[in-house]
Amino acid sequence: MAEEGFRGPQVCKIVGITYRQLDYWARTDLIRPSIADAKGSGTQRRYSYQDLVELKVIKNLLDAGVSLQLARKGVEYIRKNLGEDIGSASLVIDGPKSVLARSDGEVIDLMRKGQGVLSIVALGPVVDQLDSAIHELHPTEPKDSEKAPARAVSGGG
Amino acid sequence: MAEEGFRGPQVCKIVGITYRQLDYWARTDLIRPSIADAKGSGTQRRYSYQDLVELKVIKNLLDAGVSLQLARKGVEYIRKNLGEDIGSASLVIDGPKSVLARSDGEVIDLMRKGQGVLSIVALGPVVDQLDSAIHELHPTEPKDSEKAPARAVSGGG
DNA sequence: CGGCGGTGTGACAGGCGCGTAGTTACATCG
DNA sequence: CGATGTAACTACGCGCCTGTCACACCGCCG
Repeated sequence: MAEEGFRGPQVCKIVGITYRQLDYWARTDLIRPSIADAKGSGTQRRYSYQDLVELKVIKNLLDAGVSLQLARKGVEYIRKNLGEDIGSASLVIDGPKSVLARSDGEVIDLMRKGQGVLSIVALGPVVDQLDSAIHELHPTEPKDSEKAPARAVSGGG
Repeated sequence: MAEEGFRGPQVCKIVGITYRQLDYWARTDLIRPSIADAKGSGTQRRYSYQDLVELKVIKNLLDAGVSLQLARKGVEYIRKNLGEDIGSASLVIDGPKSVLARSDGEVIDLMRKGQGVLSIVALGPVVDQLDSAIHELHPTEPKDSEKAPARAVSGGG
């Protein structure tokens, strides 16, 4: 019972996607549960909190009309470069390339240099939405300290 | 003869799309040639320069992974609100809503308020790309003054 | 008038990203 | 060990978007 991580259907409610989406993404290697993969019918996928962040980012990107293909690359970039300062950073997708901007100024710089379209995801609100949804569905989970390690206030520019 | 406007295949080369895309978009009312629509086989679609701008915006949005559905709404917004100061503005798509930002500061503001993902199109580079492509394919067209009426330098921030 | 090139049109195929429905298999309870 | 619930698996189909191909049509030139 609720060992470590989140199960499939639970994840769907938290991030606001359907089970078919989660399933499809896992099968197509978009996002696989990093704690435990499924080993046949009846088994369970266990997603980590980090997985939830990535899933929520993808969810938001989809809502913004960004294709899965590109959302995937952005998530890959987050995986490699995301540290403890999630809340103060923004993911900037410039066509095929992805960049992490630590401040608003960097975003402006990228806007000037970029010749095409920038898709920007502010990670702070994403984490907020995520924690809020987890609290509503997991009011008894005491793992908050481990979930959101270091959040910068969104007041400083 | 190059009366007024641009014909279908010519448009495809300029904005960098396939003819099937242009055709599909015209049939699904995404972007119809504003000068002259097709009246059966053998006739010609005539696109205005304004059409080219919109098409190029859509092209860039597609390259950025944004769906046609949402790109369509952004273009509709441009149509209504775009004045003569194309080059200095940016189209900001916030989920289902679209906004025009006249300066970088407005973009930052939208980033702070927005809870999701912003897709930003800097119209200046779009116009540049467009004019450049037109010059390569239409070296004898003298209508530049009418094409890019007022461009602000991108130094002000 | 008739051939010729350019252009729009219609029909079909195919991939992507899911939804739906039914089935299978583990996990827990009794 | 059997019953039950839950979650993953499979098969099928749809809608969107685009590529391919054959065809119809217009204008031009001879």
